[in-house]
Amino acid sequence: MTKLMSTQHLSEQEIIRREKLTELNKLGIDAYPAALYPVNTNSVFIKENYAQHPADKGVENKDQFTDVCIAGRIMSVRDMGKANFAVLQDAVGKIQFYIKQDDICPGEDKTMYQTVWKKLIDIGDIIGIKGYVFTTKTGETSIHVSEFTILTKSLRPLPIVKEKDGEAFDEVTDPEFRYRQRYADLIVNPSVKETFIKRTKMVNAIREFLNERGALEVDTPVLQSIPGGAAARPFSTHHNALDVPMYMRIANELYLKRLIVGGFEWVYEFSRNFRNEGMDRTHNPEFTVLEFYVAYKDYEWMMDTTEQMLDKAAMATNGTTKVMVGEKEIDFKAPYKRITMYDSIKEITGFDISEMDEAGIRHVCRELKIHADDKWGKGKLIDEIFGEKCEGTYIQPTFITDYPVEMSPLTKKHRSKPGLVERFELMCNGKEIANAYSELNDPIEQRERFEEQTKLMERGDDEAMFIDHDFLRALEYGMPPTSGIGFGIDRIAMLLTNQHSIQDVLFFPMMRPEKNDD
RNA sequence: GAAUUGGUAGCUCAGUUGGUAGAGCAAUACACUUUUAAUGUAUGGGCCCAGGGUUCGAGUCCCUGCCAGUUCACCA
Repeated sequence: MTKLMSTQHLSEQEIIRREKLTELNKLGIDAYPAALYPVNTNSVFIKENYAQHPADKGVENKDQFTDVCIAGRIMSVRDMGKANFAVLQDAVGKIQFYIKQDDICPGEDKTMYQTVWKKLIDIGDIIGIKGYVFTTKTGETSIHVSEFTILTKSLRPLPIVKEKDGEAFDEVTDPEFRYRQRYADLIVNPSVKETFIKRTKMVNAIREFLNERGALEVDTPVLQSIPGGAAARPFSTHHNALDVPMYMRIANELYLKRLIVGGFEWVYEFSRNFRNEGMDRTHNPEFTVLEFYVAYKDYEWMMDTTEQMLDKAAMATNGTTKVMVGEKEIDFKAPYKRITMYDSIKEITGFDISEMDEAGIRHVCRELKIHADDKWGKGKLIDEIFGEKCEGTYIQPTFITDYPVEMSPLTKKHRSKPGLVERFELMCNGKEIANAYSELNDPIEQRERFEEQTKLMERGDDEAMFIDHDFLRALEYGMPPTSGIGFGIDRIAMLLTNQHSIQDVLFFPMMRPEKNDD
């Protein structure tokens, strides 16, 4: 009954493929075999190495690749009657293969060619082929097949993308299809795979950079009872056995600092953070931040380290520090420009607000036609001016330093500039990609700053932070002078892979669940 | 949350002032033993996102909803 019902929803092509599967079974062929398939090379290796050999076109080179065995998905077939050309796609690329009736079926029985290959195999099926490499008349390195094996029958037709000279035709571009069915997107759009490979290269380079310098990669809790270390709305959940509310982490900062208290000098974590907020081109509810904390350092040292790390990450990802982002060329070569927030505002708006009080800054907001909410304190006003007028103008990587104390409850006061903290953000392509401090380690002052946050909360600021008493207890034992930083890994990946949307650097971006009629 | 664009065959898309759906690719059948967006001939394939409304008649016009994209708001 259920099978009958579900069959009614199948398209003509899906029904035909199921029938082919039945036919294969009747011939005694298992379309989902269990045995290992002895792959001994891959498409790219063959093409790169065979091409170096000056073989005559249309002639086989008897010296090398005489016995290859590869596996992959059939992406296209050109049927010439008793001989076919087809394209196989494996993990690294594509290669053409040539399959001829009298080679597959040397005897009288032509079933394997005429029935199995020509009738029962489809584009999208995964097969293994054995044979030798040759160059066709038109000069394309190909595999002359002597034997093929069905490894997996595909029951759902793939979106067909044709290509010629690197240009794709009828490319699948529908974002909903691509994000919901990333597996199909990856099969059909090779550039998608490239993006994710680059992302991993970038992450590996960063990890290597940190490990080389003696940093320790650690794991800290994702489920937290106090969602600390940032100001954001958390996802809440509940622990049944303990019968307590729990939250998905919005940041891991306070845990990493506890480890610095514990005596580690340099810890880092690629932290998946969760924030229950809006989604757009640059925000996904779960996203990745690299945070690291280093004892006995300050934010000046951190700027040096940051630019070296990103220089290396860019090199490892693209082989150069320069990257095209849309129309703009961005160069990650160290060092980067450094400018204080007050100087930036002065440079861009002409207003010197460094000596002003809250009323003066509100006046500047009016002059600049920036909305200034009554609930906001001085720090938030300054941040608003910077965000509205300055942030977007920094295309090349630029350190903005020395933030107002009100916006930075976890940051050490500036060594020489009253009202400011030792903090920087790294701007790139008009967006923040990293945020760093000389960490506040005075437990009494930290308690006071938390209390100021509580007042802001009472004043109506719903972004203010919760107090974490255990974290204060840790600070009371003594945390050495420490510099810490957080990098928006997804955003850096977007820059280094020239992707416009965060969804294009996440395999499975958040989507509203599909309605299921079953 | 607001504005805006879109949802038609497995895929990419057409669809005139409203008259019950078209193309290319894919599929099926046939031909072709070096093609490459192969080619040629023929055939099948649609709850036009969903629900209301206007109308003799709606893929098309109106309303509501669903899903997605973009921009804005929100998001240290």
